[in-house]
Amino acid sequence: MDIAPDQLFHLLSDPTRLRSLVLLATEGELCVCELTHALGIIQPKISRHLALMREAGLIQGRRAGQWVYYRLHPDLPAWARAAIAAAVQGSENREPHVRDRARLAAMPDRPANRCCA
Amino acid sequence: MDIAPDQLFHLLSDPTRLRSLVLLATEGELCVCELTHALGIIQPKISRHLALMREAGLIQGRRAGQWVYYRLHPDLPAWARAAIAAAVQGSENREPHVRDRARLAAMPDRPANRCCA
DNA sequence: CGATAATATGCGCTTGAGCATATATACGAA
DNA sequence: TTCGTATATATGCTCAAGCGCATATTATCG
Repeated sequence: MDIAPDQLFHLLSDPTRLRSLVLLATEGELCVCELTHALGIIQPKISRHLALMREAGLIQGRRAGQWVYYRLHPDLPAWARAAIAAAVQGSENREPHVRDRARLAAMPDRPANRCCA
Repeated sequence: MDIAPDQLFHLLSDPTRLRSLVLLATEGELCVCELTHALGIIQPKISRHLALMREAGLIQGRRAGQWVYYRLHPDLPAWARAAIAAAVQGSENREPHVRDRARLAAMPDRPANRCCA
């Protein structure tokens, strides 16, 4: 996993990717349908951006039956984690991130993923 | 100065801007001709990217006679400074940043700016 | 076998990088 | 003061990258 700073920042520069990544960083692990619901964005768009981040080694996908769960890649270098932490901090009290978190928390029928990891 | 995270990361995603900003962050203050020399990039290109960062409130220009000196904007929020620090750390031992620093240090006839601030 | 979820792909369109060029401003010498 | 030089900024243009949507395909579970 040797991502260049330019590339990381380019991935963080798109609202859809940033919103997804901030949620992943704070929630730990989420499936695509949860992200789709939380962001209010159609599935193909979410999938495309997740694929970009996965191919760059930013996130990792884990298939569990019907769903694929994404999380931050465990082998990210320290500076990349620091940059992501800064992104989380900068998004804390800002729209649309606040709304994203609220919608995720209010999502009905969330796959009970956290209980069987 | 209320820059959105997306915007900051977009500014950091271009190699010319990132290289300039990393140098500014480590050197404190540099004029356009020093950046042009250190990066080996033509002046209009440097100027355009500096203007973009200045308009976004990322950096600040100070005119001193013939030269304009740029530095990080003093009012940047903490999360933005953290992101920039991460960028510096991630660029530390990576090309072309190493070469940039070397060329800046070897630049002849540098305007003696640091002695009269 | 039907329904749901994820991925892949093709296409239009916007954004923005890069270059060439023109203009403005400031300094120094005559 | 005035001219010449050097530096910075502004603008018009072309071209490539990539976002967004529609659609098709694949895979999984009940």
